[in-house]
Amino acid sequence: MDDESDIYEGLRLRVTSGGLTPNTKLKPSVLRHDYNCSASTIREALFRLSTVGLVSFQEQRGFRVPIPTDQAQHELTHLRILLECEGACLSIRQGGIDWESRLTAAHHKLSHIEKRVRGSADHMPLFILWAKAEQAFHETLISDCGSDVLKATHAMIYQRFRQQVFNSDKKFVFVVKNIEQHQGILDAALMRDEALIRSRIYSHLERNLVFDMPPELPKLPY
Amino acid sequence: MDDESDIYEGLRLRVTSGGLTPNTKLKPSVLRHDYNCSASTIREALFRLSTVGLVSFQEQRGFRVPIPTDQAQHELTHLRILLECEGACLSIRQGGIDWESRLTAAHHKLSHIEKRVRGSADHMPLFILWAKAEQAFHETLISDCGSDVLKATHAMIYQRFRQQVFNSDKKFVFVVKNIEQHQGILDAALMRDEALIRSRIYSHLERNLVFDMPPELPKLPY
DNA sequence: TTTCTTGAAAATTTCGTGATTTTGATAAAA
DNA sequence: TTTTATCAAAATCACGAAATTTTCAAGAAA
Repeated sequence: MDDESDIYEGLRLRVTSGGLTPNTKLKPSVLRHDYNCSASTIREALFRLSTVGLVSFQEQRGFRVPIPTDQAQHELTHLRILLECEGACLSIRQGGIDWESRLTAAHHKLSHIEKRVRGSADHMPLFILWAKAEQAFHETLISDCGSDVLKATHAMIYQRFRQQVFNSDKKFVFVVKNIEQHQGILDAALMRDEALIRSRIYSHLERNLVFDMPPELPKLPY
Repeated sequence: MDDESDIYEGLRLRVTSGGLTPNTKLKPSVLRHDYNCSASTIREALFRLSTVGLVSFQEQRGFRVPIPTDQAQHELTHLRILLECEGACLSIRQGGIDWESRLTAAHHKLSHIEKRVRGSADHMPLFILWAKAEQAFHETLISDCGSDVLKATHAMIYQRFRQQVFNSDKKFVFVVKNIEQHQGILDAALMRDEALIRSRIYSHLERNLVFDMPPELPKLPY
């Protein structure tokens, strides 16, 4: 298992942003050649990926790249909003100057890449870079919430969300609005305005909601 | 893999409510005899359990029963509150008479067991029954939220929560207040009062929070 | 006594194989 | 033409054993 985690990471990258057609079969006996290991080792890595929902699995029928659906996209977006709002608000309360600093740094990186993306015609070569920076920004946003469980859960949902939108039919288009939205989220964080950051996280992710969202608002502590 | 899921379920039961001392090593070569299969099969099941956090895993050092901590209990409770409030409110909006019916039925079962628990001195024999009924009630509560992702995430967190409190030092005491709290949640659901059900779910789980909880309340749609 | 090294025993991980199941093409029947 | 049956090729799954790593007790050095 010394490099099993490399295999896991490699496969994760391929099924999330490797340009694989949804429903593609993932055969251990084929993939083993790419990673120079046995089929069992590949199988184990695919199994782990299936438990977090990044590959679909059926008994005796092997592994496949999950098929994106509107329903899944909606549900993953919904949970991202729930978890990120919670994590961001907790970070606002508990995070210090260090959190502000890390968030600003993460935003700076992301912002730099996004401005380059806006210029270039073909986004693909920049995509991997952008995806890493985007994830880093959103993870930093909730990084001082004080809950490893919340962060781990968010990471799982974020990965599946990213896979969903990238593998979806409408290929993945970089939205210019992202730039100002990320800026807006950073500003709200530095202003320590919880209501504002909730609203801006919601607006940022809203376009990925395919059905109506609950219009009601929570009234009491949880 | 035909009965692999049985093995998975059997092991899950043992690490969550099997009275195993935390930090106990889980050796595939030993456990194989209990399930009449090879060590590899056990290993795979333990691996799956580790990805959902029900057993801890370290490279080259095998599997262990996780050690409960106050921090973990707090975090799991926090996420349960977040997910159950969300799921319950969505179910209130989207669920129909069928949801009310299933929830009433689940509560009836749970209530019956809880009244028996209150009488008996030793809770242990009833515990498995109670745990099943409690889980069923809380899962039914969010069952019509319309999101499989939310339900699956909640199920994961709920399992870990149950493991945490049952394996914790202070053995697990049945709290008589549970009876009226479950009733109160059912009532709020039937009244379709979202604010009330949020507050009652929070009160129900509050005693498992070991640190202060965020006093602020969300003000805008998410 | 304490710390460090050694090496054998134990545990973990990887691997190839055989048994079982699914798949898919071809032929027979309706 | 459409449906069902047959069966060989291919894939998946469980298994035991080999290879690697860790554990830990006993002895050497400080």
